[in-house]
Amino acid sequence: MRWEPGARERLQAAALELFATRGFEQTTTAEIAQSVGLTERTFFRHFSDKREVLFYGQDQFLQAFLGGLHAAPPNASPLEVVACALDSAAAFFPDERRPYSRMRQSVIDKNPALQEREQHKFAGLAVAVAEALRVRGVGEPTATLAAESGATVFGIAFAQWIREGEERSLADIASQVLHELRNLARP
Amino acid sequence: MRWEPGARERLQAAALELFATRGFEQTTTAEIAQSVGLTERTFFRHFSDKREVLFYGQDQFLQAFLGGLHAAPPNASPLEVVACALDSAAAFFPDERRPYSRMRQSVIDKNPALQEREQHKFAGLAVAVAEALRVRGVGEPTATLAAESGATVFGIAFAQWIREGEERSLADIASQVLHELRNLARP
DNA sequence: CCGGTGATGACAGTTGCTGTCATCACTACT
DNA sequence: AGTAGTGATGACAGCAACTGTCATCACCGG
Repeated sequence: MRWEPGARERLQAAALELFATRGFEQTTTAEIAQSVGLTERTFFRHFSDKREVLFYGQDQFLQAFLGGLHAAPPNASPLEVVACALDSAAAFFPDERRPYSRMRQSVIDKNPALQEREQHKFAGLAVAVAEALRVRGVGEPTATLAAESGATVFGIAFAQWIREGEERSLADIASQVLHELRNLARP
Repeated sequence: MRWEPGARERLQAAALELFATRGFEQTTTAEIAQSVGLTERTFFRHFSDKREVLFYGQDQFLQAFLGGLHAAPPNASPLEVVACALDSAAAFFPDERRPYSRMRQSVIDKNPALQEREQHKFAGLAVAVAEALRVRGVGEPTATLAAESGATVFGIAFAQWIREGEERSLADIASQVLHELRNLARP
């Protein structure tokens, strides 16, 4: 072979490594590429921009979310459907993945540009979930409301799951946060 | 005077104009600056980056949100507090502002980079509201949950307010959306 | 009249990102 | 075997976003 396979994965690993040590802005796309024996041009063939190297592959996560959604019973309320989606999504983050997620998140938390991208991905997730709910017959604005609430619950649960010393599974935390959301509406 | 006053406002107006006609990416920061008789360097002295020219000044909006929050009765539930904040925020968008908001939003809706920035600002709003709720004695994750829900409700209401043919005031729409959120938790 | 201040211009430089063409292993078809 | 693709890459030029630095010049207070 002329080139090693798995260029994309090598670039992602190298990027995370460099971002964690030197910082995001202090790391050049050319450096990332060269650190795995590729050129900058090739980096941009795999990722649409510098930030995307940390977010590529989130489609699987979205599919998990949507998968749980389709598995929900037909007569379930919107929030119950979201609960199913949450369970399914949480399954994509087993405890083994916690250290990696922590490292990744610490990089994102240090850089506003990366936070923007993360929030954008979350917003995209909410849009997809809302569309799926509408297909199930949920009307507006309830569909969007339920979808965004689901994304919010997941976000809060994930942040807690990442915290140092946290031992519960993501699914457990998410279900508790969802319970808190229910309480919010009827004090 | 050597230079005309109000450089920042002139830049913002010119930028919106150009973005609306040529598109965001097809407009150069140098073009914006030159169109009001300034240089590119001066543009970046007023705005931290190209996108920010559309978002500068949102602090007032955030202050409105937080102001309504402080005006809420001391024994109000988190969601009632958020309702107050929503009312106060809606007051910053009187009906006269609808055409301008529509134009601005149409520019943002056409560009992912601008959507990212908008979502980032919303997230910042939610963080500030959550902090204010915590100061009021609301615990986690309820504070963040209520804050993000408030931001979501505002976002949905604003999108509806902007819609062609919509006649209701933003405050009216927001209160209806908030009512839908309450319904979500008890089917 | 004079020194400080503040908004600006001029200019060079870095970096993210794109367009374009060449290269070279591998594959499939003849 | 030969030959024509195909796909991932390198090489290189170029644009636009953004930054650092120094000079300029109206204005303001003493």
